[in-house]
Amino acid sequence: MHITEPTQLFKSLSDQTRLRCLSLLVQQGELCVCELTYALDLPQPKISHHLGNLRKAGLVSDRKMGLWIYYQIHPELAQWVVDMLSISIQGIQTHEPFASDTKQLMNMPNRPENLYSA
Amino acid sequence: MHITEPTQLFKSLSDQTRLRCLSLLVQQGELCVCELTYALDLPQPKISHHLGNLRKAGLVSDRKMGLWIYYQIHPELAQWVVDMLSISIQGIQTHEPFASDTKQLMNMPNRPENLYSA
DNA sequence: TCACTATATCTATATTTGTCGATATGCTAT
DNA sequence: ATAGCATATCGACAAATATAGATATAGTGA
Repeated sequence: MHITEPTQLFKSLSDQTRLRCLSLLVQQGELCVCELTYALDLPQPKISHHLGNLRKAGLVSDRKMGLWIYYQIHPELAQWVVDMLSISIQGIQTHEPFASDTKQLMNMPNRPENLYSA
Repeated sequence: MHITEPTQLFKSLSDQTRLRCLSLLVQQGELCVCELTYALDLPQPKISHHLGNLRKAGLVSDRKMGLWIYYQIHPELAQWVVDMLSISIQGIQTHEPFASDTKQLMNMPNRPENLYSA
């Protein structure tokens, strides 16, 4: 499913939880739900719910790997959306909680990528 | 008043009426409420209401000139916001109703700028 | 002062959206 | 088969938001 309406795109960006997830995904490439849950320190159903919103909006794609589901920025976004996201994420890195989220993710013990990738 | 939270910024962009107004303002520089009302073909109170939202969010500024109130993109926006807006507005120009709005504005008879500026 | 125009605000209502907790699905390993 | 973990979805409720229409404010010109 692709983004049809620009309005819908910005609606997806207009929630703090979703923006925090997107910020990490833009920076880190691919993350599973448990990593986002840890980094943002929020209940898992809440994270899943907002990832579902981003998925429906066509902003992220997911792939299943064993027990984990990895999300990434959708690889087929229109170029202007990619540029817009990139500029925005960079712009908000000076704001909280976006900066702390990245640090928190780096402190996560036993990240699934470390166990199963490579 | 300045934009404090990125979330609030995107919330302002997430409404079709506001996005249409911003699109015209980015392109045209300065417009009064009656021009926006004509271009978008929507009730005046609705336009005013959404302009109020954009004003509170710090995205636009207004100045009174006689009977008219002119709005423009706020001249003191953070650079990343200016860039983000510019890329976004350019990106959505291929979508409706944004393209038609510009045409409709160009067809407006007796635009106040033509009468009072220069 | 009066009538007219442009704009903003108010009130009520309807809709959308977020949140929470519980539960369901589905994979993995024993 | 059973237990345990990761994730998604569901149902109820609360909060935020958009809309419409009526009305208020304020500038202009006769």
